[in-house]
Amino acid sequence: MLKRRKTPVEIKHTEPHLCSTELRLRILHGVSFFASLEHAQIEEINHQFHEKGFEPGDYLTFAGDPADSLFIIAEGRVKLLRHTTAGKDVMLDLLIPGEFFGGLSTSSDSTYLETAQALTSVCALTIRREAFRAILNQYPAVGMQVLDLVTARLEAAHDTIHQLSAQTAEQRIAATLLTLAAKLGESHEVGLLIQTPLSRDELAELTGTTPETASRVISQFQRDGWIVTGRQWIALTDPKALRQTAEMET
Amino acid sequence: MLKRRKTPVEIKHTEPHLCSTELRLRILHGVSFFASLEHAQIEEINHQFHEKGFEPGDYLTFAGDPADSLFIIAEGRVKLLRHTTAGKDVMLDLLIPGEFFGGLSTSSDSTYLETAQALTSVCALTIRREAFRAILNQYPAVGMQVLDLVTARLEAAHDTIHQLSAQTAEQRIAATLLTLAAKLGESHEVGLLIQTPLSRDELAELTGTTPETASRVISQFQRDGWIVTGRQWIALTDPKALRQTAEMET
DNA sequence: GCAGTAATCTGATCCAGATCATGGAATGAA
DNA sequence: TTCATTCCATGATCTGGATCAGATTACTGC
Repeated sequence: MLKRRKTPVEIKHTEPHLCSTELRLRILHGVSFFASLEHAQIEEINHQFHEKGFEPGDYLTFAGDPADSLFIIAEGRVKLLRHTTAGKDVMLDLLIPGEFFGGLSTSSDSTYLETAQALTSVCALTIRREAFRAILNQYPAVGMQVLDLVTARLEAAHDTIHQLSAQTAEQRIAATLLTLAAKLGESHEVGLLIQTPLSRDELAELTGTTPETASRVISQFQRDGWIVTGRQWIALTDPKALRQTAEMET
Repeated sequence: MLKRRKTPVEIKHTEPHLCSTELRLRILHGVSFFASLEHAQIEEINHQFHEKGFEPGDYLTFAGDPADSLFIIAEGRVKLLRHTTAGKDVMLDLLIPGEFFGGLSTSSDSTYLETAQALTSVCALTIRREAFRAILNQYPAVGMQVLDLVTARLEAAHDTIHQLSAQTAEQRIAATLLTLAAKLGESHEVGLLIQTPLSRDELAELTGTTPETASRVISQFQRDGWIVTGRQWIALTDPKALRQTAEMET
């Protein structure tokens, strides 16, 4: 067997309080749905946000807790999941800086429906639900951007439903790898590297299978020469072949 | 075996052009996200909508077609679905009057991602994408309502993903029956009647199983005395038992 | 380095549900 | 009424992937 290289994913041990005040403006400027605002307006808004740091494994929100805030990820990776009575988690989304979650609508229940767990060190900006809605009221263009983002997430969720209903585990895993690579991939000498510590367990939670099945499929893809993997990382060397597998007739 | 009663679901053969101009204002007034507008404002907006009638089986939109309009259901039932290479459709949602779909975001591709098919006679109001966005810009309160609706649909989609990933066919069918009953159920002498022609095929598309499995589970529920069914209709007589099944430990 | 730990791989078995096949019952058309 | 069509029920078989059980291997802390 080929000698495997060392992990190309560096786990950054960012300080959880990286989210210093000096960086907040820069972060808010970077958030896509504030793109339409002037610098002065963002400074204004800035005062309504609070920053919070989290360590890997920490819960940003926990399903069932009272929901009064919206979170914007400033730094790090967060998984959004639902728990199962049997203890098996289902990952619904993997959030990256600039994305938000949490108490958004007024109509929804006053508790979080989903758990958000830090995968890395995370810095998040939080804002009270009412304050955020006030911003949306004041700046319709921001509301429009937020609507676009939620709509895109709805489409993505529909995609997942389609996959779960009609495709094999192998196809779902291939499709998921491509989606992840598109979202957070990074060119690397070994291939398109999925720049997030991602275990087989997590891949299984994300694709609706078991860790064993995920491992078997990943092994097969590796034997086929389509990917290179190690502990907690995966790099795609032949995305085209994966695409073909994902879209294969069942 | 017990003699079953005739179908309690009347298939209304509404004229497709029911959607007469005189009714449009009433319909627009009834749509939840225009609730915040004055009568005069709705009259103004009214001019930008066009009405279209459809027969059962007709496609309102077809996945892949150029998307330039948003649809609001005024009358009838519409299923939102994605096609599979193998011909097996996956139903993503079942829309009732007041709900919308179609070209919403500016950022999305210019083609419809999903097919919308009439289950009954349908009357829909359509509006050009840009015109709708202009309305959102002009009336932030409307945008907020729309955002709430899309957010609620995202939550519902997450629920479906959770179910598909972690629950048995029996549990998903029980949960789906309850959801449908909550959305479009109607009290009836035989129980809480799901007031939509719903075949085993469609129930299967909606729950990610096969018609055979749907039929078997429905038969079992009937033997248990939890539901009463016939051709194209189902009435819940013991929602509590269904709830318990749906939430059972796996 | 080296040992310990946690992630990963792989084999063996089992089962929920898909698939294939067929008979029966409700509805609609002539 | 009678036929034809469509929908529904149900039996028999098969299989993808879950589950159970270890064996390996990559990384971590000392």
